[in-house]
Amino acid sequence: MPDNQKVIVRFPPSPTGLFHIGNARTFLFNYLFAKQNKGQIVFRLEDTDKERSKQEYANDIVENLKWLGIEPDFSTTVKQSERSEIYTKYLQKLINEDKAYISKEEVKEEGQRDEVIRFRNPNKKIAFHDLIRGEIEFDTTELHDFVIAKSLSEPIYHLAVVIDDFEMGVTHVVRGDDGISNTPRQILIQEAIGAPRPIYAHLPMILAEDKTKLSKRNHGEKVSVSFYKKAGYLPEAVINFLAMIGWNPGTDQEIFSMEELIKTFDLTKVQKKGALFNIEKLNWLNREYIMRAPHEFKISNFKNQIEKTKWKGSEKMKNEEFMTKLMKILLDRIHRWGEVAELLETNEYDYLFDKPHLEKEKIVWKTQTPENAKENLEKVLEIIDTPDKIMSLAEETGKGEVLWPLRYALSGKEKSPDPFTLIDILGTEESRDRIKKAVEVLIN
RNA sequence: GGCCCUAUCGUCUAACGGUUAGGACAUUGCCUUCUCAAGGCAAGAAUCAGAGUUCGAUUCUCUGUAGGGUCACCA
Repeated sequence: MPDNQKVIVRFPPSPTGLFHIGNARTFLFNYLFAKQNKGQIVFRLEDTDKERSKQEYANDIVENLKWLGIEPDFSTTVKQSERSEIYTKYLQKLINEDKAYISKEEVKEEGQRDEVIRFRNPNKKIAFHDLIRGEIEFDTTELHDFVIAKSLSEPIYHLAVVIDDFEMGVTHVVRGDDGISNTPRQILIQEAIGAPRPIYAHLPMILAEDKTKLSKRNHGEKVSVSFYKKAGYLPEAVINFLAMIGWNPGTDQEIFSMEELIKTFDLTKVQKKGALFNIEKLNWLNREYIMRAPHEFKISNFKNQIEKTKWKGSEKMKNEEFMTKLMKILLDRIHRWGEVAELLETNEYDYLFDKPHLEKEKIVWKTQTPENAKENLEKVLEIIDTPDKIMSLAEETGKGEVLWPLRYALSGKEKSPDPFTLIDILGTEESRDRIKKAVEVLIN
């Protein structure tokens, strides 16, 4: 292959399910490779399986590709289902040249044809160079005369792929390593139709926690890209995470923008070993991205989350100041935006909206008497406008003895943000009310 | 089972044949305004095993072991 030839890679999804996260990574690596070589990315829907291919899946793939920001050149989109004349032409030629033949079959199962088209296997050794794994050699004898089409107008995957890659001028085939064992038979077909051999690069698979291939069947909804979108992960974080599975720049850098990835990515430095999909790391990364985002972006994401909760349209939420303060509190407790709605839907933060229910014993800090708690609360009541004074009081009197009753009086929770943050968001009036209420509870 | 691929902390990984085997996530401990969270600091944690080559193997070779992939008229 001449060095000056334009790089052409492909995104060839099969619309038989929601867009798979492992597929997304394969496409990402294709995308990075093409972009850094100023190449082209062709999009090809491999929908020759009429039973399993669905339009809604094709839509899901396109939609999520756009969401992730790794779009191929959609203007050259090709659907295999619309290319049967082309496949027929090649098939006919192969048969004419006796490189393939119509084979009479014994029907063993329902739906099987009594006639298919088989490839006349030259039964030789095929060696190819893989950009990631080096030399790989197969003896194709074990493949026998494999089937390449069900009929003249119904090609099987291997035939369609080879013809399409040839006609589209694909220079680099970058795919998952479950494609390795398909390679020899595809090379055989290439040689038969006189197509040049593309350069291969087989990426290691992404594995689930149980170290097996990520599959919908065994690992549920977490295999689809749309799950991450719904859960409130940012596309930039997902991309960053996907890129770091099986590849790294050899430096300590962890956070990468798309531009940086395009610049530093190196296909030949991709790991050979399959890697586990470690969602803990994705969570960490996503949080980093959330925290680094501009304020307006945080606000709009936060508002979107509110719309999904019971506080949607509530008076408090209409108050921008309250909402911003609430966001600040929740931002410390989430790794993905979806958690905002999830947290607000529990009753964990209800005290920020309504007065809490107080239990007498819980107002009192473990080292103090109820009398002392009451006394401290009353002192706080007088200096509630000045946090510094409350802190001084706490330092003199004992932090736990002042801050615990105060915080509990305000929240009615054993776990909550600190009392200063609570006073700030509740306001001094409301805070006073709640402290007085706590004092009453202590008396009775 | 045949064929193919792979093998460094729990996980993702770094290390021209010579390093106290480095970083990140996670974990644990401490600090920070009582609790929670966030943040800061610190710690523990790995070269699959056995032979060889070599003055010296994580690194090269072989064998074993383990794991994964693939063996369709699916893609």
